Amino acid sequence: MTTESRRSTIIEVARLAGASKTSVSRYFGEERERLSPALQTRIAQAAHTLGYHPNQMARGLKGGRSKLVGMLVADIRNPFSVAITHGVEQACRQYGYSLLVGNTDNDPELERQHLALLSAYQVEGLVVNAAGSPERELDTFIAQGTPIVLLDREVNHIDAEVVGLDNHLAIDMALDHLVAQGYESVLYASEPLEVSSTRQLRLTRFNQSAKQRGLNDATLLLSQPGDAATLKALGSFIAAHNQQPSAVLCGNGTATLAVTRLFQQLGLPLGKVGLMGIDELDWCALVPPGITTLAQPTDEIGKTAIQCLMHRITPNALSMPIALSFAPTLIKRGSTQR
Amino acid sequence: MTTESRRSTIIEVARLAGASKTSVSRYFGEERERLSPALQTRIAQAAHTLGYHPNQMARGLKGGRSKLVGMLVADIRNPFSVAITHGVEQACRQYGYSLLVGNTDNDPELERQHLALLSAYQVEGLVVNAAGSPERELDTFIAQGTPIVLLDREVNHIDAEVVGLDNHLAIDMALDHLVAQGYESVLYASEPLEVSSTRQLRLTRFNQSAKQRGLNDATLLLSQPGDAATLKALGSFIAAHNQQPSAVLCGNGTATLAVTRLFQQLGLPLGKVGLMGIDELDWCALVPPGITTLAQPTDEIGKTAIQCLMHRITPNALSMPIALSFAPTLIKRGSTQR
DNA sequence: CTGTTAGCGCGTTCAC
DNA sequence: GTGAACGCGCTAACAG
Repeated sequence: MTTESRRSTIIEVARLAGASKTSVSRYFGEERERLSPALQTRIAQAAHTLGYHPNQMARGLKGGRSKLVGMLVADIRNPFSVAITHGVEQACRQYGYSLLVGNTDNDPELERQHLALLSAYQVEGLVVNAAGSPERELDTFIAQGTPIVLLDREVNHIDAEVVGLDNHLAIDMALDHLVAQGYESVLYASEPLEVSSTRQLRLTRFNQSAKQRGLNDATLLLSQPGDAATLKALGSFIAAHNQQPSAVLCGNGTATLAVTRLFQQLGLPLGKVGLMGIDELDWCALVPPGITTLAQPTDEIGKTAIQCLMHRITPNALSMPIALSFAPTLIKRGSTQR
Repeated sequence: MTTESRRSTIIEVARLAGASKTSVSRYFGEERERLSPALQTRIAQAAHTLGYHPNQMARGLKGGRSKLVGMLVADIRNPFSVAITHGVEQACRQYGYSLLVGNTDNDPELERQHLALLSAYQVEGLVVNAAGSPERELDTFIAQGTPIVLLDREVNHIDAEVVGLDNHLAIDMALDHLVAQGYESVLYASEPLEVSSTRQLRLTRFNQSAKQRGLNDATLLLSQPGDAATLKALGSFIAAHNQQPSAVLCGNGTATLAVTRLFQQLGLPLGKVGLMGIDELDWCALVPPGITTLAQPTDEIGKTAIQCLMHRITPNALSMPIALSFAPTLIKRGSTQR
């Protein structure tokens, strides 16, 4: 026979402590100070023996204070996204908020669904790493006064802070490094552009900067990473430029993974043919002679996003972070050593 | 000037549709059928033009139906955990639930905090990949009638289903493979044992099974993966057994990563010295000549955990999954080819 | 400093 | 089929 003991309520605590609901509420709210020490201990004891915890649902109902932050992640299986999420969650906890994460698998429809859910749970703020352009839905949040921060990717017509990597700087750093190492033609490998403003931004910058530096440049779109066409495209690029030292620059971690596989299939010698990627991954040091990367400060990005959000939630209490756009760190390895 | 339009309530919809609260409530609940077709369309329209979505907070308040499932993850940065979480989240959505994830970074204290939070949000069920032994907290949930499912790791004295890999089978499969490949002494590398029942289970089984097969066995505890002592321990093992073919078996993905690094530092030739790991990782195919692994069916594990949970939440509606313990898949690569 | 009184948005009886 | 009234657990006025 189980003791299906319901969770205890504020009333029971009040009764046991010989106090009123309000006092108990104050004790667990921001106004504990204003209670006499005696009352405080009585309430503390009562709450403890009853195993009482305030019901956040009920709390949220009254003041709209759900103490929940919503987050949309485009691809939770991407280690970069995980690292960011980790930072975001830590920061939330630090501010007394919990994080409701929705993974969209880069699917705009799923994204819409998640947004509806987050709205239903009355999240007080939203961190969005968008997969599509859910302008309508986001506008709804904005209209309700729910602040939004964009992570890594912009969304058309949505006027919100964008926190993430300084993409121009990143591309330039990469090219500078490749030039310094003596590569003369560079292929830029990217995942499909449509869903991500960042992918577009990086590619555009690549085209500009490569030309400025007098490099031969080309682009490889990884629409279906495993297919023969992609393999052939890479092969042709290498063949076409076999007079000059050439390299491949990968737009993100997933691209780096895909291209490294291609290199192995083609038997390309890492280093002789350069390889470099944006995003640092666990294994980049392990594939001989090591893959050169630009590491993003993921924790910092996550923390900044939340700081930004908290500033909008409680404007007076918290200041706006100074920088929203971060420099990567170059990690040199053998793959860019000719 | 912004239109700080509050989110609309059920009352407003009712008014606009010329109906009563109850009818609107029914429309969004399980009883849409019982409304006249005319009323249904009126409500649908009204709700649409107002952009109305039921407030889950308010909903949860009444019947305790928060439509929330809580999940505790020991280490969100472990790709294996991410893969499982992904499966869990998908399954939740499928059943109409949202997932509130808490990452504990293998810290029992953080774990306690998260549990309190999840309780405060009235989760209807709990999926726990435990870091410590939060028996007290979990018992509270059980006493309240909140079902719990354990993922990958057991918790002392907690009587709940455990969903995960068939650890005995996995170890035996690994050893069988190593024996078949002609290795005669095997070192088992594991992360610290205290926090995880699975780590203990696997090690124990390893010791038994290795002896049964007449292997020379030893253990390497990766307490501080980067330190000199660990490196030396591995070196000595290899040196001590340089008469016979020897191999290292890694207890999980993190261990595989750490040991692969050690191999490189020591300049050990993969294959000649065998290497094999539990958990399949993106890069295992990329480190020449490829690292042999046992892949876990992560999606299936996640889905099963939720199916199990849903069965406990609504016992009559859903059946219990048949198997809770899953076989891994052997992926042969060069690292176990002498 | 403390208690009293109203709701928050919704689901749920129970009547019509 | 439909609607009125009550209460979920809590916080926010407003007293005292």
